[in-house]
Amino acid sequence: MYVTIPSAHGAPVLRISQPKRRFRSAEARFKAGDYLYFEGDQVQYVYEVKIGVLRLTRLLEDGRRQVISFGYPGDIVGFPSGGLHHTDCDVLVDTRVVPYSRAALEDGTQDPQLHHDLLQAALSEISAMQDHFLMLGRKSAAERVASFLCALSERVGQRLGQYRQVDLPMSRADIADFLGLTTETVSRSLTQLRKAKVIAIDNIHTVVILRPQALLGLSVGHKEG
Amino acid sequence: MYVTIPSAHGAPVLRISQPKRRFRSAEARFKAGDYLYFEGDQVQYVYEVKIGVLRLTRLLEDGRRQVISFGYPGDIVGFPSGGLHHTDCDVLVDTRVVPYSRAALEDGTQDPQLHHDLLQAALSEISAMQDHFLMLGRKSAAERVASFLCALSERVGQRLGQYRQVDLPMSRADIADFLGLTTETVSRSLTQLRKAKVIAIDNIHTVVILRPQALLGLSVGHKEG
DNA sequence: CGTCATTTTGACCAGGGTCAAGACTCGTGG
DNA sequence: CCACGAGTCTTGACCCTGGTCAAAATGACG
Repeated sequence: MYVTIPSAHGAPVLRISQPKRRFRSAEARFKAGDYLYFEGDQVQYVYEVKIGVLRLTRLLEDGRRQVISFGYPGDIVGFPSGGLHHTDCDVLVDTRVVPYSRAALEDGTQDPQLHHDLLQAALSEISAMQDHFLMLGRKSAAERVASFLCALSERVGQRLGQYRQVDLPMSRADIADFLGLTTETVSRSLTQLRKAKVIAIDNIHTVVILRPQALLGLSVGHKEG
Repeated sequence: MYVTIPSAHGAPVLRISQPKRRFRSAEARFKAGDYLYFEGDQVQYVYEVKIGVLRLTRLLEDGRRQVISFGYPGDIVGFPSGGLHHTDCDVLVDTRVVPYSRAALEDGTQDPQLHHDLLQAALSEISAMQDHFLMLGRKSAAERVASFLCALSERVGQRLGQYRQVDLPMSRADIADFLGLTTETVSRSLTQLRKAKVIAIDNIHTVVILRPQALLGLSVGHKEG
C-alpha cells in the first residue's frame, strides 16, 4: 500500500483470476514476526496478500530505515529485480498469502491470464510509487499523516456507526519510517488531528475518522477543515 | 534515472534485444520542449531512450511539482497503469527514442523476447524507485545532491583528463523538484561542494567531479571526504 | 546591448528533528 | 490479581536544517 493521490484515476484493487493449479501453490500462513524473505534472497515466489498485513523495509548501512510499503489484502509483494528481493518483508498481522512462482510472472507462455494479472499488478505498483514520491518529496508532516490515514481508510477502513474506523497495526516508528518522518512528529501530528476533532484515538492502534472531508482537505494542504 | 543505493546489487543498464520488426516502430526524434505524452493520455507506446534526456513530472493541484525521473539513454519510459500515462513527459535534450507498442509490453505471445525485456525493465524500475524512496524519505539536502551527482556520473559521466565531467541539462528547479528540495537549497549545496573542492562548476550546466570518493562519502552521510 | 529568466547569495524564520522526561501498554511472574 | 519492568508513545524544550523572501549576479537571446 502506498499513499496515492486521492483524486487520481483510482486504480481498483486488483483481482487475480483463478490461475491454473500448477502455478499457484497452496495458500500459505505466516505469523506476526515471521519473515517472508530478506533483501538479497533469490525470488522464488511473489505473494498475493489475502489476509493480514506485511511490512516491506530497506535499510541504509548507517541504520536509517525506510518502510517501502505495507502489504494489505489485494497487494502483490516480492517483485524481483535481477532475480533478487530488494527489501526485507516481515509480518505485522498474521497473514495468509498465495504464492505464485516467479515463472508465472516472468514467463508469459505458461499461464497467460495469471501472467497478465501479475504484470498489471507490477505496472500499478509503478504508478502508485510515483504518487508516493510526490508525498515524500513535497508534503508537510501534517499532510503526510492525513494522507496516510485517508489511504488506509479507503483501503481497509471499517464502518463504525456513522464513522469509519482504521486499524494501525504498525508502530509509530513504522509509520514514521514509511512517511519519512520521526516517531515524535507522527505522534504530534496525530495529537493535532485529535485536538482538532478530525479523528478520535480510541486506543493506540485504532483511530476513528470523525470528519473525513476535513482529513481529505488536510491531506492536500488545506489549512483547516 | 533514479538515485539508487550506490553499493547495491548494481542493475546493469538494460539491453533490449533486436525485436521483431512488427512491434518496433521506426526510431522517433523529438526536440527540446516537445512533449511525448501527458498525464491521462492513453498509452500507445513505451519508449526506449536512445539519445537525449527526458523529464517525467507530476503536478499536485496546488502547483507543487515532483520530477518523477529523468529519462536517459537505456531507460524505458511511459509504463502504463490502467492503460493510461501517469506523468507528463517532455524533452530536455533533443532525443531519439524507439517506441514499442503497448501490446509488446502487455501481451507475451507476440514477441516473447521483447516482452520479456520490457517486463524486466518494469521490474528494475520498481527496485530503483524503492531506492529512491530511501533518498526522499531519509537523506539530508547535501546527501541528496551528492547522491544525484554520483548517479549521473556513473550513468552518463564522461572522462575529462583524470576527472569525470557531468552534464546537467536540467534547471536547478528540476533538480530540486526531483530531490524534494528548493532551487535555493540545491544551489547552496552545489556551492558548498565547490568550496570544499569536491566538484568544480565549469558552467551552470557542467560540473567536474574532482574527488569522487569524497562525493560518494557525502552521498551516504559521511561528514567529510 | 537590453531584457528577461535563471542562479546565487544573504537574512530571516519555521517546520520538524533531537534530546529528555513522563505516561501508557502489555507481557511476565509472583 | 497485582506488581514489576521493558518497550512504546506522548509531550515539552530547544535548536538546526532547509524553506521563504528579497536582492544581486549571471546567463540566454533577440
